[in-house]
Parts: sequence; structure tokens; C-alpha cells
Amino acid sequence: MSQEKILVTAALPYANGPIHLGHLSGAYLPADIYVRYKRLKGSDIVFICGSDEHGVPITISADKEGVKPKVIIDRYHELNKMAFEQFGMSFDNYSRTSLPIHHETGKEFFLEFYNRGILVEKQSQQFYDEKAKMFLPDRYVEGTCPVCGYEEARSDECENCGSLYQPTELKNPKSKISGEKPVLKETSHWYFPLGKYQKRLEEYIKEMNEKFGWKENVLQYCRGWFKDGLGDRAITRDLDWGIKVPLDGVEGKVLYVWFEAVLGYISSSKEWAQNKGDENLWRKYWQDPETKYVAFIGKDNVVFHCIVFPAFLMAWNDGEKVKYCLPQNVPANEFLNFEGKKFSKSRNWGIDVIDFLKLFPADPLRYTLAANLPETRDTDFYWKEFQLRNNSELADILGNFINRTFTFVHKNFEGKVPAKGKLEDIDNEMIKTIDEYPEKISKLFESYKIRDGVLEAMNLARAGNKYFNDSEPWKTIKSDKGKCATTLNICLQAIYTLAELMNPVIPFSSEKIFKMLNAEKTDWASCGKENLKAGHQLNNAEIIFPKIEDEIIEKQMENLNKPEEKVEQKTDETVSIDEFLKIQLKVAEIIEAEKLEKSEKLLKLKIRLENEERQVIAGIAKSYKPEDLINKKVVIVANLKPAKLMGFESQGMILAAEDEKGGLQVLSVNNSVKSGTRVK
RNA sequence: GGCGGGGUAGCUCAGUCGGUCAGAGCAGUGGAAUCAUAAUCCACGUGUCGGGGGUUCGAAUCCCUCCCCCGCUACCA
Repeated sequence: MSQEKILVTAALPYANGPIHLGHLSGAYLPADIYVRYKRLKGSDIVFICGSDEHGVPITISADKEGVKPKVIIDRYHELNKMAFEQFGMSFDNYSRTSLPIHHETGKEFFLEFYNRGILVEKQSQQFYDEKAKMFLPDRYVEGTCPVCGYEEARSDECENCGSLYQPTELKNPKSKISGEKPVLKETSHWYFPLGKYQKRLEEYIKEMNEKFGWKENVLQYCRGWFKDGLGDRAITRDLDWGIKVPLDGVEGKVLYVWFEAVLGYISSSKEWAQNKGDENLWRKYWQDPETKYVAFIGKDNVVFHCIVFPAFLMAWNDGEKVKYCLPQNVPANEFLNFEGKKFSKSRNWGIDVIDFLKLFPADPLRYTLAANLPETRDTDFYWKEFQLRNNSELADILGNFINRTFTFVHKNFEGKVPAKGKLEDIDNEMIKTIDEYPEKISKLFESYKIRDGVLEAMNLARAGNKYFNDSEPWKTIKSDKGKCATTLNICLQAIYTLAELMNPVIPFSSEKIFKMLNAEKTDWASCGKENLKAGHQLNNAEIIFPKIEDEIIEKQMENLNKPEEKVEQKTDETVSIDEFLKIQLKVAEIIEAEKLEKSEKLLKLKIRLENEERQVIAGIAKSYKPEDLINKKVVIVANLKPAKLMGFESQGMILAAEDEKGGLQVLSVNNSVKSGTRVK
């Protein structure tokens, strides 16, 4: 088979915030594993990505901070680029859509469509914020629903009753940006007639699926869109931030981000070609019908990559010019949740890649995420699972297999690869097993079952351990050194194979293993053969996967509870009287108070309820001296679950409110109320 | 409200164009071994495959219905 030519793109992350673990699982990690695998297979491959830097949310972030959008995108472009590098993403190019080269691409496509009369111009009434001097997207306008009277309805749809209406019908509209009342203003936009391409799109997807086997979830999403019918979609917006509409006399309009963002793949490829010193090199991939184009994305992006982008390319290809390749496969993943809940920036739920990599190396994270990729449905990231994957699999199974083999060879064979002797059944079987692995994993990776491929690779390490155990080299070293040598030789060949098979998943560790083996990687097809010659000198062993201690994981899990409490404070959810009555608030008299020595904030109090005494630890030392509290009658939560603070048990909690200066005011009642009285 | 996805062993997840499909890993229990990061290897699962009904010789897998969770709902990216 001739060398495959492959173009791989990974979704362009939006430069309005840091990427988190969910992004990695959705698109980037599977893409990187696939690309690294294909490189080992010897494919001619180029891997493209970059920051998506236009759109309204970025301008809003900029306004909030009182800076230009450029500040925002520069910040997150650099941050995310760095995060990707540390995570081991092996992009050939990581570009950004704010570059002139991309603006040119965007304008070129727009003009191509405009000049060929493909676009439709339509007038419409849009809300305009006079204070902010901008047109408002629907989600930034709030008002009273004309149907049900719900006060937080959007400009075109009520989330409460589900009604759809014209923006003109919304009562009391209010801009969420300035808080001012927006006015309706006439505007015009260009629309791309997606509907005209629906039939061809359906055929395209059907054909690609038949030939290359698309994922079921992706097909489902597409069917959903086709079922509803595709309509015209506006490809311009009234905004200053973005690619200017390249027509004379048109001001204050830009190409809508979803029109140009997908074209960013092409621009990034152009930039890559320039950097390579061959301006037209990108055409070798994008414009050669032999190219296998694979687009890795998360499920939220399916419509853009399976429908919108292909439609653009079809429209372009209908012209006289050179034609672009359409995606041959779009292996979109579902989402990764975090400890059972959706990642949420606003709720501070989850962890950003850059922060994670400050705590742990990339490979354990890559392995953990790969072993639980949301390929068929949403999955979860759990700190405990991360620790377990690292400790029980990377360290105990893979790491230990390598370590036990190396230490044995160094101790008994002077660190040189022992020569194979007479082979017995067990040896032949192991050799066969090793030899079959590359093809086995290939099959999985080729059908985008990345997760299964990764887990299968770990099984070779398991097989290695079993072979080691069953061969008992610690016995044969004394009884039959030739047999022992055979065992270790085969174990080392297995380690070599593992280093290569695992290379796409844990590239940093793979390099370390190759270094220990004092060897270079080979092509994928050969890595299951005998690659280490007898007598070959090995380097010293090192621990590749240190264990992660419980305390470190527990600390991370403790941090999680903080944002959760914040969320509860913010919600205005109501509680029933029954729920309220579960909390027993009681009046208590403070009879003793003393400061806890090692603590800044805590006081140890003895309080008296009706006829019982309790110890309560209260965090009010900064606002009250112990002696000031004696005989004071305060309100406590009497049935709060007891907790230990600084080693002292606290049987309840004193209610207090924070004043403007951050001082605390304890809730107190005057002496006419008896201790133990229930507060209702 | 509409549309879509999901509900499979203690946990995380595979498996559904009906017939060795009732699974893997982890956890748990017992055992073997001691070269190794106390690391390995072997053995062990009576799970109503969310509930109920139906089609069929046969359903986790198809149809109907109910319950629960999640996502999307288009000028938001």
C-alpha cells in the first residue's frame, strides 16, 4: 500500500478562557494519539490547530475588563498554546484566526460566494444597545415574555413557556450588557443557503459512512439536523471585532465567527506551509483528492464540521477553481464531566489543563483520559480514578514490569541484552503475543477506538508480567542460566514493543523507556519483532511512574467543595417550611471561652442550652475577645453534624454575619430569652 | 414545551441492524510467588441489562408505555 497522506485538524479552541480537561478528552487527546500513531506508521501527515479569536463573547470579556479584545485573545492564545505544549500536543502548526493570513482566507471565501451569487441578503430588525453602541445577540437581551409574562425571557424565545416570537413583541427589553433599554434597528445580513445543499450533504455523509464507518453518535446528530431541515444561515454580524465584510460601502459588519472559524484550519495550514518555506505546500493536502482528511471535535461542533463546513467546501468546489477535500471522517466525542458534574467556568467546577500540569506530569493525565474517553457517551473524570490509573496501571503494571526486568538484567547480565537460547512453548507463545500486538492495536486506532487501543496496550504489559512470573527467572538464574537469559531477552523485546505502542499515549514516558533501552523507535509494523540484539548495552533503570500519594489527591478533592458552597449561596432556590424546620436553631448561653493557641480565628466555647452543655469551636476570634463573650446569649445551629477543628470537637455552630469591614457580628438575643429556646 | 442522548456487576465503562452478550478494568475474597515502585500472577460475579406491557421459537438488543438523569433548542460559540 502506498503511503497514506493525511490531514488532521482538531477543533479550534475559543480564546476566551483556558482549556480544561473536558476539551482534551473531547477532541485534542484522541487527535494527538491518532496522529502520533499515524506518524509511527510512516504516514505523510500534517496536524493543524489554532485559536478561534473572534465573536461577541470575547468583546464582552474585553469590555468587562476595560481592555481591547486583543488583550483577551493574546492572553488565552498564549496560555492555551502553552497548555497544549505541556500536555504534549504534537501540532505541526498552532495558528490564530486574528492573523492577516486568516482574514484573507475568510474574505476569499466570502467573496467567492458573494460574487457567484450564492449568498442571500436579507433585512431584519435587531435590538441595538445605544449605550454600548452595538447590536445585541438574542441571548444578551432580556425582557418580559409576551405570552406568559416570564420576566427573564430572551428576545426571541421564552425559556419558561417555550414560546417563540419576534423581538418586536418582547415587553420591557433590557440589554444585558449595559442594562439600558435597547432599540430596534433595521439591519441587513448575508445568508448562506444551507438548505440548497441538504440533499448533497446527506449523500456525502451516507457515502463517507459506508466507506469509512462514521461514529453512530455523529450520524445521529446529523440526522437530527436533516430532519428539521436546513435553512439559510446568516454569515455576517453587526460587530467591530472580526473579519470585516470585504465589500465597498459596508461598515461595521464582520463575518460571523462560525463562518470563518472553520476556515481557520485552512489558514493555519497556509501558515504552516509558509513556515516550511513552500507557500503552496498546504495545497498538497487540502487540494489533493487522495488526502484522508480527519476532523477531531467534540459533540457540540458536529453541525459545523459535518454540515456547515462541508457545505462551504461544496459551494467552493462547484466553482471553476481547484477543489478542497471534505472531511472523510469526523470522529466526534461526547463530553467529559468532572466528578459527576459538567465542567463550568462560571461555577468554578473542574480544573484547567494548565493548572493540572502544575501538579502532575502530562503522561498520567493522558493515560487516564485516554482510558476513559467519552467515545460513545459522556464519561467522568474522578481524582480517585486518576490516582488509581497512575498507581495501579502505569506504576504497578507497566512501570513495575519494566523495573523488575531492568534491575534483573543489570544484576545478573551486566546490563546487556541476554542472548536467547532454546525456545520452549511459553517463550514461543510470548514472542507470538508480542508480534501480534501492533496489528491488534492498529485495528482499534484505525477505527477511532482510541480508548480500547490504549487499554489493549496495557494488556501487553500484563502479559509481560505473567510471562515473567511463569518463567521464574529468579529460579532459573541458579538452575539454568540459558533459559533465564531467554526469558529476559523476551521481556526486553516486550518492553521495546510497549515503548512504541504506548508512544502515542504517553510520549514523554515512552522516550524515557527508549532511552533506558538505549534504542530508537522503529516503524509501527516492526515494533513487535526482535529489535534488541543480544549483547546490546542498556542504560540504568529509573522509576518512570512515581506513585501519587493519597494526601495529594485528597487535597485536590477538598478544594472541590469550596466552589460548590459558593454556588449554593448564589442560588435563589426556595426551601419549604419543612426543610427549614430540619435546622434546629436554638438560643445558647456562652459560659466559657478561650482562644485556641495555634489558631488565629478559632475560639473554644462552652455553651449552655436548656439543661446540657456543649463545646463549640467558633471562628470568631478576630472579632471577639473571649472575655467579652461570657454570659452572652447567642443563636446556634443545634443539630449540625459535629466536626473536629484543630483537633477539638465542635457540637454546633454559632450564627454570625459579616460586616462591611469583614468583622463578624454574632447574632445575640437579650437575657429575657431562656437558653435552649428554639428559634423559629 | 420540543428534539436528542443515557439509565448494564460496589465503582468507571464495553456490548444493541434479536440467538455462547450477560462482559472488561478497578474494588472485594481466597490462593501462589518473592526478581521488582509491598510491586506480580491465578481463582471466584444468584447483576430482575431503569419499571411494566408487546412482537418472536428466542430480546439488554425491535415496538408501546411509565419513571429518573443529562444535553441541545439556531445569529450562543
